[in-house]
Amino acid sequence: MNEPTGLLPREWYRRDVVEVARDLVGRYIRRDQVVLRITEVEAYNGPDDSASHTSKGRTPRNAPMWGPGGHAYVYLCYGIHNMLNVVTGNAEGKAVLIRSAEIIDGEAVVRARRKGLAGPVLLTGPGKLGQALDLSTDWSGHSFFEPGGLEILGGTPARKLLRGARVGIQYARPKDIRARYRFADADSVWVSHRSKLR
DNA sequence: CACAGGATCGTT
DNA sequence: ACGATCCTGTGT
Repeated sequence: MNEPTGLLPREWYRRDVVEVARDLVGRYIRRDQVVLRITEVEAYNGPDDSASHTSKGRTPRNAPMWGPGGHAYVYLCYGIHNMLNVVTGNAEGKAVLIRSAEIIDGEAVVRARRKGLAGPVLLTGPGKLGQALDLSTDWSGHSFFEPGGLEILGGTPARKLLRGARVGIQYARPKDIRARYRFADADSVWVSHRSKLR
């Protein structure tokens, strides 16, 4: 049930981005004593997806996204928030944004990092997740299939998924704004903008 | 519950 | 100039 298993192998990440996104819900992220269970994600479907950072070509910032799956892409948003993405596929410019998670272990540490707040407000939203894990862009390019540092661990996938449009991409083309690339655990309250999902 | 506004900075 | 956001404050 709520049990993280071992690291996922590199091949696990080198599949279609939507497939990996759905499969990530219910898996675990660990950094030191903090263990989180992933409850909400978004797929960014490569250079042809106008909401994806790779739609504007290769830059030093998005370089990890152009590499093989199984690595982190961390970037700074609004000058404040460090967003965690999981690169997928085989150097296709695709990645999954981790939006929300549930605390499994290390709640005291997370609360300290999150201004002493409690409950789902701790971790529903990608900026909050970055705070909870104390991330910085130094983690961009980090490998998830080798032990140490920031790890993604296996576990039972979510029983049922909710699905909907992505958040905060109003600058994208209408077709990409509408795309239902956001996935969340139907059984969890640790999900942002839950009413917009079905 | 629904807004509005400020914080803050690397990338383009 | 702007953004894959968060928090606080105000009003209903």
